[in-house]
Amino acid sequence: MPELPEVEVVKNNLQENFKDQPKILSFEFFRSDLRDPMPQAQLKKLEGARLLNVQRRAKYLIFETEKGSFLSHLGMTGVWRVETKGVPPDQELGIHDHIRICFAGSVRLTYNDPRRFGVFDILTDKTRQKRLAHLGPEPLGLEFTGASLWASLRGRTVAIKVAIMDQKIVVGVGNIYASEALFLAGIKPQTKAHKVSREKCDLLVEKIKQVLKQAIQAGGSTISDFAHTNGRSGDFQNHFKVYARDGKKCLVCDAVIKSAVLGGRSTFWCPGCQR
DNA sequence: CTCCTATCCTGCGAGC
DNA sequence: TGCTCGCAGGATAGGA
Repeated sequence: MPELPEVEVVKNNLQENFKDQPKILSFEFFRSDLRDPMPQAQLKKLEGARLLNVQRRAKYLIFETEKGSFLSHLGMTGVWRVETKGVPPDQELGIHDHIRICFAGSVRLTYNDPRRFGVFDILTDKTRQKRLAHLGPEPLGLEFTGASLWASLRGRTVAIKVAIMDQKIVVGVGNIYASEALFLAGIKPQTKAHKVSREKCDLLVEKIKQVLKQAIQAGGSTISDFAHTNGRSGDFQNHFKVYARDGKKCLVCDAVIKSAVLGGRSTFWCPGCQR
């Protein structure tokens, strides 16, 4: 579900909701594992610390407290819900609510994740190495350029669409935005990565940045699960040019949008616009 | 190294 | 109506 724009929107929601840096009163766990076991005892040591900030790296949310940091990855179906005094005061747990963090001021954060592909982990030198060390550049950062992309595609024979979803090449681009960015850049997704010219790399980088920024502006894309921390949906799903539009006409050239499986993932492109 | 497939898990829609 | 099948936004392990 969540790619970079969706995680960025959640990060912004959390920053807004927790800008007064409330004290963490408790972590509650309603099961022991998501994708991996959760280090409950270590996380509970952060109780009593104030939440200083929430950052994003790749598709991870990083919560910084006075006593240390922890991170959350939403996997496919993870949602953080902010619950305040007024709204649902002591709402029953939902069937897939797995974690609850209670804060001073009667605010709490509840994590719901039906498929449990998410991650919730303490951030130490060791887990930083495991979770974050191998990650490539941020797509919206200055270090992600046509030159850097072109260099990292050398020797890579996989499809360009598979390559830009590789977190070592660039982070945050998932299945939706990979198809959308390649459409905007006029590159056929099946093109072998090392065959994409230097000039096309410049254009592709520009379009990746563009589509991610537009999606953030629109509050992300909601297909079925993604939600803001207040439960609202994103809007960018209404602006897809090719994703899930197979069989429909291209909005630019009237050709029929095609689909195929690349690297095990559904891929969409316009045979008229993308060569 | 790189590439490719299977796998974790639940829910939902299509098709029968 | 109710069942089965295939697929879904991610990421990794393991084998070729």
